Amino acid sequence: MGVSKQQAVENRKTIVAASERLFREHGIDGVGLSALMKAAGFTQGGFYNHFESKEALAAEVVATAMGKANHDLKEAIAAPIAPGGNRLRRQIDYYLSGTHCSDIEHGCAVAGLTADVRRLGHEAQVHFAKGLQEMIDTLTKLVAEQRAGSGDGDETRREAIAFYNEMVGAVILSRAVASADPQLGEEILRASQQMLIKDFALPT
Amino acid sequence: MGVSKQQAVENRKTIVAASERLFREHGIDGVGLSALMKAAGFTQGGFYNHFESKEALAAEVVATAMGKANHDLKEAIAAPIAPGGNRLRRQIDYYLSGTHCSDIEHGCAVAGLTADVRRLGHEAQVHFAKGLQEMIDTLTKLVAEQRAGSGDGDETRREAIAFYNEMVGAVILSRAVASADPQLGEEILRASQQMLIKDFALPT
DNA sequence: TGTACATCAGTGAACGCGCGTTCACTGATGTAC
DNA sequence: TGTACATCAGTGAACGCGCGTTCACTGATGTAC
Repeated sequence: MGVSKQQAVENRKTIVAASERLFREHGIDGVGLSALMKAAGFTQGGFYNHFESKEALAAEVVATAMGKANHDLKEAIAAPIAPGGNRLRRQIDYYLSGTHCSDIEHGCAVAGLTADVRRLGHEAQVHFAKGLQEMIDTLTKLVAEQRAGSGDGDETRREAIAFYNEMVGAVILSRAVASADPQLGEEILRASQQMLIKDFALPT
Repeated sequence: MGVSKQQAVENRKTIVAASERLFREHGIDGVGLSALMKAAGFTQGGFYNHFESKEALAAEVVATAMGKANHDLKEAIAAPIAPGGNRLRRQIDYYLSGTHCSDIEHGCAVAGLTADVRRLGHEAQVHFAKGLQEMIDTLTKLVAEQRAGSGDGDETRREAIAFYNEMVGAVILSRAVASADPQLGEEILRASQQMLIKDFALPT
């Protein structure tokens, strides 16, 4: 059709973004290339102008999603807090909210992709692991700020990882039962929210 | 081929068991009926003598897996402990062990199926939610035993749910990075293990 | 107890379908002169 | 600046393949008499 180089780069980004949404919702095996391209506004044949294979697209989706997730997390943490507010508390409330949990397409990439990463190619797994490392580093700083000096670095990092394990587990378990037993889904989120508030001695 | 009714029932169980292994490993979309039947030792055509559809099989797999998981958990908890040992501690150590984490086919059904349940049919989701409720009830008793009287019932249940969220999250995250960054995978497990031991004031 | 027949788990080939991938073609963009 | 040509993103049809499902057939099991 004839398209400028700049436009082609834009189109590629559109495909990656559409793919991320659909992969999260249906899994990588649950959506075909024709559906991906259609969601991005193109026909199936053009796919291989941009990517070597579906697996290569998946790797790029994971890399992009983790990059964005890390960026968003840093921005959310850096945002000014209301007087008397608490950054860690704000992050917990957001992450364990029904809104975040039900919006799989736009929510946290880690919670949305974790379970599928195991079945993707090596490149995608490496991107995911790197992204997760960065996320843990950021969360360690957030926890350190909360602990304000008490406890050594190793202990703080451990705390950050355990904190993240709990939040991700809560969101995944909650999502798994959200349709069949919404009350249990909500209870799962509230339980971790309250426990984390208690564990970190946050203002209630 | 002509097979006794008793044998047919056995064969059906074999198919369900083989399917559970393969579903956990590859996801329901990642394995076809011919592979499932072959793994059970049969040819593809006989499938529909036992199940109405692949979705119906998935529902039965979830129900069976959750039933077995609940049974195993109750048995593990009831097992006698060594002098000076602790039931909760034993459960944590087992669940967050590298052995349990790397053996997806035989490990905890919840950690193995959770992420896929969202994309299964309604019946499978209901079985999963019921199974999870039962599991939470059992864990609540285990936590209550540990707390020995302190704290009310609601608080104990909340604690049990949060405890489970953390363990499941740790296993799923650890598995996601196990191949690309095994060191991080191990660190994730140990972080939650140490934090849970600390939170529950368990003997070290 | 023996015989004749119905049942139905299992076989293996076939069905239409959508998958990931390939390909010849198009035409505006970008480049060389 | 204008013209001729190469590039390459996008189209749409086609490829082989494995999917979930169907079906005619088989023969030992189970049942009726």
